[in-house]
Amino acid sequence: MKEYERLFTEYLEAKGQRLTQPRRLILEAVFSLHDHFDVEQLYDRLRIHNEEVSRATIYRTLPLLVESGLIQHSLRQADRDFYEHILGHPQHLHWICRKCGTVVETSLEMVLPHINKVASQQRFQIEDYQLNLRGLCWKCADNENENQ
Amino acid sequence: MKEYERLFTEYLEAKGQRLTQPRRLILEAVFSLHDHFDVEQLYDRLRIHNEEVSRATIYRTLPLLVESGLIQHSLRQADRDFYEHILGHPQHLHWICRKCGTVVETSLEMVLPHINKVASQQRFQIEDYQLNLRGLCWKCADNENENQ
DNA sequence: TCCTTTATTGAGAATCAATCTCACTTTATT
DNA sequence: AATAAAGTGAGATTGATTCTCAATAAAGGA
Repeated sequence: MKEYERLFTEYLEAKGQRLTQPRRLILEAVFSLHDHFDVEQLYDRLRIHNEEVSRATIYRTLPLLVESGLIQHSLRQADRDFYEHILGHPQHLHWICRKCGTVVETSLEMVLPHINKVASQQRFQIEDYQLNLRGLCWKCADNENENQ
Repeated sequence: MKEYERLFTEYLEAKGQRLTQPRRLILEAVFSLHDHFDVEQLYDRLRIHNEEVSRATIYRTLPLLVESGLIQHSLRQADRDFYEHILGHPQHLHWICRKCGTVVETSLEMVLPHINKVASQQRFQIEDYQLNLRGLCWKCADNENENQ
């Protein structure tokens, strides 16, 4: 059994809940996507593989995955919530271009110790890291200057 | 004339736009609030002072203030966008409790040099800093443990 | 001051992601 | 198999945000 399956099962059982077929399909899809995803992308992914699950169930399952620590809600773009799985993935900064929508990730290594220190000072239990810098990537910045 | 008024006027004029009465009222209200605010809070604030401006105008003006660099869209909470004015306010981290909704700010001083270095390396023009840590504050964490 | 042009506003309609409802279906247990 | 509890799907609902469009305000010239 894959680790994320074991962890999710444990999380659910601790709450008296079950790892059902739809939840298993969602879990697998989430870990098959190696990038940020939103509900629509997840829904499409499942449909393509003939594993249709209703949107309602996806919307209900994502918070469970967040609470279990397997994924996090890491950014919001174009009026949608985006998630990513975090099991074994180091935290990172997101650089989001407001024009072309590209999301670049960079390491958080240099910054994490400071954040963790502040967290423990105020006894804050971090669940999601939403460390996003929004602005213009160099390509779009160059284009803006050209068109002036 | 206050500096933010001068800056906003300059920004608007450069785009062939005008500092109208509703925009001036919104600008003043934004700088009278010394905390994060959303559209509803701004709207209420204006009404209380008998300076009613339509929600539509508020929604249209906020992006102008963001683009002019006077405010930033710094967090999203309870399905609402929150802004804060940044003129003269150093950037900071937000610690958001998912349970009680409290938002604590801490200094970014230790982290900003790293972020700026990465930004210049990839020639990314930062417009908004959305550096948010979500989780449980110590009070809510204690409560959760009690109720188990 | 009046006129013309262009930007702006307000009110309400429209949009759309996310949530909720509820009858039906699974799952686990006896 | 029977029962009880958890879970699901379809569609309705919600609510923040955006859009539309007729009416209004601002700026500059005559």
